[in-house]
Amino acid sequence: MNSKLFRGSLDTIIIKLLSENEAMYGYEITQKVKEMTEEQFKITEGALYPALHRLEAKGLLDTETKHIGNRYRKYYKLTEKGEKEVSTMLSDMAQFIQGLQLVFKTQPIKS
Amino acid sequence: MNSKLFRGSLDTIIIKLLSENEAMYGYEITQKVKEMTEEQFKITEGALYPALHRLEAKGLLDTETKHIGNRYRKYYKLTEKGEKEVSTMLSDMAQFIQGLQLVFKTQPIKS
DNA sequence: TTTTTATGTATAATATTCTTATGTATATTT
DNA sequence: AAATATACATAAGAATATTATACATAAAAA
Repeated sequence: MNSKLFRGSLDTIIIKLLSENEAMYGYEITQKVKEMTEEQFKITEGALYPALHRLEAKGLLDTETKHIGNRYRKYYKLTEKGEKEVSTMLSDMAQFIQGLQLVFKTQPIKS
Repeated sequence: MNSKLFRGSLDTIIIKLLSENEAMYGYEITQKVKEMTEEQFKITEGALYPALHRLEAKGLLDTETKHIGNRYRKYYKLTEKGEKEVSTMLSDMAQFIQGLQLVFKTQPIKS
């Protein structure tokens, strides 16, 4: 897919996943999104890690590092502040999707 | 709406409108999109005009200037090359919208 | 009649975010 | 043994947006 379209949605995707999962690490997020979208959204590390760091710097995410054997994983979870912003971000996204549907008159998926 | 989400979709929106209308001028595009999306998408001039110029530079659009009284308007229309890219861009967009729906499980609009 | 709002195009400085490439390292599969 | 998957990270550069500014005419409102 043309990944240019994807621009601007990454933060909201991360926040959405973390609102449904207690804690996730970066690589897990990329795999989960790939799986959910049937291979359509492929998040690159160059986009993901800076995004996670930005969200952390904004105070929306906290981290916890865990050692698995000789390696480490950095788990991210929503802060209280992050939790509070979830509903706004999701309704902005819902509006955005609806706007795109209005412009492009796509057939919605069956729910 | 959070206009950050909007990033990346502008070119495709312009191309879509021009595929349905023989020729349009910049201001007309902003108004049409605002109307179609029930005020949700507000394209700023600072985003629009550079985008139109880029698409022209890429050979996807041609322009025609018309004088209306003491003023001028610059009409944009798809080139042959532009016409050829419409279907790809629209199917990329359809996939993108579907991907967003899969991640966010939004309620579709009634068609 | 003066002021505000709408119509209309354009650019420049700055900010943001993405792509692409690179780096490092362990674990697992072939 | 080599290739692939897992895992995090950053830097240079590209692309595109925001915000402000500029100029100008037309129409509507005060």
